[in-house]
Amino acid sequence: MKTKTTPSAKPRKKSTPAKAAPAVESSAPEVLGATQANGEPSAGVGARLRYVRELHGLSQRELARRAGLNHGTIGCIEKETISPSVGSLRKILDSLPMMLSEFFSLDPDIETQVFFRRDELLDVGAGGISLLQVGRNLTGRPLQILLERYAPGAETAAQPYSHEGEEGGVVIQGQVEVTVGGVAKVLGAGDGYLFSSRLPHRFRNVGDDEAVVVSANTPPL
DNA sequence: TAATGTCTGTTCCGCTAACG
DNA sequence: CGTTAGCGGAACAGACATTA
Repeated sequence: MKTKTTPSAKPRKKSTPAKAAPAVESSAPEVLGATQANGEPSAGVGARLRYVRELHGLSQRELARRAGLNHGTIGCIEKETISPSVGSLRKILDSLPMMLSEFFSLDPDIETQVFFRRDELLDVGAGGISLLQVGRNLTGRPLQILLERYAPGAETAAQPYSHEGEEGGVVIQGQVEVTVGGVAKVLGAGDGYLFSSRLPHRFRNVGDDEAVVVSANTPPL
C-alpha cells in the first residue's frame, strides 16, 4: 500500500539512546511483555501506554517528542507490534512523569470503575489488620479510602510512625486507641479523628471484639 | 488544512551457533 | 576461548490515511 520512495540515506545513530543508557541495560534482552512478573495476565504494555498517554492528554507525537523517541515507535508500542526496552519505556514514563512500578500496577479496565462490591475491595493489610481499599489502583488519585478491621489487640505498629499527608476516619465498631503526637485516646463507635500524618501515630484495638474503622488517607499510603 | 495515527523499509544492536 | 556470520527485533525516518 504505502511505499517508501527513497531508502533512508540519513546517517543513523550508532546506538539508539535507549541502548546507550547503561543504568537500565543489562546484557540479557530486556523487553517488556504483556504479563506481569508474577505471571498473571495483565493489560499489555501497549494498552497501558495508550491509557496513560490519553490520561495525560498527549498525542503519540507529543509523547514521543517529550521522551526523545520516534512517534512511530510509540505507535508500535501501543499496538504491541514491538516490546519496548526498559530504557525506552523509562524515557517515556520519565516524560510523564511516572515510575515503572506505577505503570505496571495500572489496570486500565479498573481505573474507570466507579462502584465496588465488597469482594472487589483490595486487602492491603497484614498482621491481624484487614485494610480493604476501595479501588485496586490509586495511581494518579490523591485519596485512599479504607475499611479497616482490627482483631483484638492488633496494632498498626509497635511504635508510632509518621509520613507525609493527612488522614481521618470514623470508628464504626469496637474500641480503638488512637495515638497521635504522643497523645492517646480511645475512640468508640461514632467517634472520629483527623490529623496530619506528619505527627507520629498508631492505631490499636484495645477492645475484646473486632474494631472497624472507615478511614481516608491522602495521599494514598 | 493541520493534527494524529498507521504503515513500510531501513539500520543497528545483541544473541546464538558454528568454526578454527 | 575468541571470532564471525546469521538472525530477530527495537528503533528510526518518512510517507500515507484518517479525522476534526
